[in-house]
Amino acid sequence: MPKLGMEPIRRDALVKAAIAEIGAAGSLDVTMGGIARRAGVSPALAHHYFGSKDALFLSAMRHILAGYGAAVRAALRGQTDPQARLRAIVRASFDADQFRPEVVAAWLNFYVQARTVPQAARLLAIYRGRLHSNLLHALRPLAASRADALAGTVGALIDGFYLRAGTDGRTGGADEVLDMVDTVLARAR
Amino acid sequence: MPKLGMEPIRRDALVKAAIAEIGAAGSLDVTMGGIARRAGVSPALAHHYFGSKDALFLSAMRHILAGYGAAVRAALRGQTDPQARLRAIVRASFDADQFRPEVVAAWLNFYVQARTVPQAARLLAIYRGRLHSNLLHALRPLAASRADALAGTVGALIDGFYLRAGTDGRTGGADEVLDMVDTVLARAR
Amino acid sequence: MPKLGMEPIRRDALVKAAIAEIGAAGSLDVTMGGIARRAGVSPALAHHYFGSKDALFLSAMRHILAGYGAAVRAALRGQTDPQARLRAIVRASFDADQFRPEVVAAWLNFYVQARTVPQAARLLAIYRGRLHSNLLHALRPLAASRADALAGTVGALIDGFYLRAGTDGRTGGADEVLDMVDTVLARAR
Amino acid sequence: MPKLGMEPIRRDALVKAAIAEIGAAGSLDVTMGGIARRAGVSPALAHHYFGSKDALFLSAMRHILAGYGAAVRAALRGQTDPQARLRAIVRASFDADQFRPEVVAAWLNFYVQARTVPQAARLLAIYRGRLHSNLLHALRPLAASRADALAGTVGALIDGFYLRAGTDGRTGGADEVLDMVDTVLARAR
DNA sequence: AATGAATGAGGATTCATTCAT
DNA sequence: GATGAATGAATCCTCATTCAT
Repeated sequence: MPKLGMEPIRRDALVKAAIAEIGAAGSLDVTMGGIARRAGVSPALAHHYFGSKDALFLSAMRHILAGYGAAVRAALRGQTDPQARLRAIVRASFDADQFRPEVVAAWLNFYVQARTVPQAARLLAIYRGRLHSNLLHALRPLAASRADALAGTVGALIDGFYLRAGTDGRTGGADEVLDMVDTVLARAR
Repeated sequence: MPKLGMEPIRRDALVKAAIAEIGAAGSLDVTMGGIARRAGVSPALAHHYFGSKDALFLSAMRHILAGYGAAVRAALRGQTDPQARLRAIVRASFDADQFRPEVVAAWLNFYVQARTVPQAARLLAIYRGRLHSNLLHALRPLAASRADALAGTVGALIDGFYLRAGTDGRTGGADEVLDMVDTVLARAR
Repeated sequence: MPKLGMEPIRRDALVKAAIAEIGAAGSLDVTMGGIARRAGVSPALAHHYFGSKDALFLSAMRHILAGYGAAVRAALRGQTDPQARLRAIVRASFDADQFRPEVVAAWLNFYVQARTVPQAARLLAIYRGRLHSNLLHALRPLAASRADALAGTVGALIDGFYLRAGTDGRTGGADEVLDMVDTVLARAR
Repeated sequence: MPKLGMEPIRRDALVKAAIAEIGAAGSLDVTMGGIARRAGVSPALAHHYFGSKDALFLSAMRHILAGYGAAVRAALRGQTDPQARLRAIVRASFDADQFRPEVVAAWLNFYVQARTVPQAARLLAIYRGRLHSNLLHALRPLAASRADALAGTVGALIDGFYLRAGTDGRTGGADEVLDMVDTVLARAR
């Protein structure tokens, strides 16, 4: 029973199904068929709307990136104090939402994709650029000269904990990271 | 003309070919055929010696893990001062050798494998356990109560920089990490 | 905003789009989607009006056949002398219009179709019958007993030059053919 | 029960199966699966040996071209008189062997392929070049100045009869062609 | 010790076609 | 009159893996 205006609904369902499928498989070996089945449509429809598996993956990446970006923006809203802003960014990055198994698994996928699909690399670079710029902004008042290096380190740390969460099964670790960042900041001040 | 004692030679060649192939592809999409060709043998031989693709990957993982372990042990040899030991571990971890593109790519592969192949997860856990234990050993005299958390953080940091190296193309960053570790240690003291 | 009497307009547009698409692809690998897009309508509409791809192709064939038939009739109009009639037929057959790339490509398509789709074979047979009859009519006064064989030969020659035009890229050759026909006729007389 | 030296046997079987399949289908819609089944092997093997459907088709084309070339060479062997040589070429071209349904069907296929696959076009051009050169050689002593045009005409005639044989179902016509060529030659002399 | 031969299973992708609106 | 939505069926192709030699 075809209806009008299904496109955005299907696209959304497929993107979410792709993320879920990656999460469930715990790996990159997911098929268009599996994703489509999970979304309740035929594989052909997935191609109809996305054109290719890579394109669907890319959209999934964008979806997750957007979610993360929104979380960070929400956390920053109203915060003016550099310290508070920094903590907000870190907290948002380690929010339970970002550590949901399927999200972590999707990230892992994207990391791998980024080595092959140029556009994935571009997206990843954009995300990292924004994170870096956010961190830099918050860190400059706190650790002037070392701000840039520190921002890079914090970024790497976030990625590192993601990776461990993705391969360990433990979702925890956020607290330790915050402590560590605190330590560095305390020292840098 | 078959020769005697070819087995270890072939195994070694195949393991190295697997790592090289992963590095060259910059991705996980490598085939047994490609690996075998690179090693100068038939795909059938790869199976003959390793039984399966997963097993070959596992062996490749062990090879890299062993290399890293040896580098750490070598760096630790003769060092008794906790500070020096800690720095030795970190330095060994960020040695240029560990950042060779194919090594980083292989690591990425293993991370992914670890989500699917139990034995890969076990190997990864062992490596992390050893690293953690090494770090803990060195950190306990330096930051008694926080040693455990710190060890975890440093481990995650190492992984994070690996990941970035694998997805950015930049191999640098080691220096910043050392700085950061220094900072933490200075503060922790 | 649907209009009245759209049917003939759409049918014509689709038939022409089919021919153009075949010409552009330079091959038979054209899709209903491509044809419909070129005609500015949805694939569903093409089916609505033609029922199937084969039927659309058939209509395209008829379109081209009709064009050729009209050209021949126009050329014959007013000609009474057998010689003149023969030359008119041949000239019409090798008119630049019939050698337009998309027309030649469409013919090629029809030849292939004729081996599979019975109705295409029938159409082709009808066209050949008419051509043969026309040639025969003109040739009988010129070469009584051999008229039938000659008509067949000239028909094959026309097809042969079509084929070469379709596969060579050269559209020329018409002149040589006329020469040849002249030669045969001169001799036959 | 794998044996050694199967490659040439399989290649040959597959090429022949491809030609037969095209002939049986009477069309270009043949699948690798169908060809492989006819050759008694798996589709995967066809890919193993030929790499792609196009490549297999190309090999089939070469096979037929080679057969035709050999037939012409055999017919020319020992003939020195221009007249005789010309007739030999034409006879070889219209030999029953070349009019076997599957051969004609394969030719049709190649004509279509030639519009898309560059290498097919090249092969076709080579075949035509050779035919033209052979005809030219024989015609020059017989019809000096018009030899070139005549050679082109005869070539087109051959193709035309092929085409008709492929779409009519009639395999005959060879005799009429010889007559016609005779006529032209008689006149040209 | 080593490999050519061979395949089964699976996966991405395409496309004509249908149908409710 | 026209189309967006949707799919089933088919096809090419890849690859890990097996086995007889």
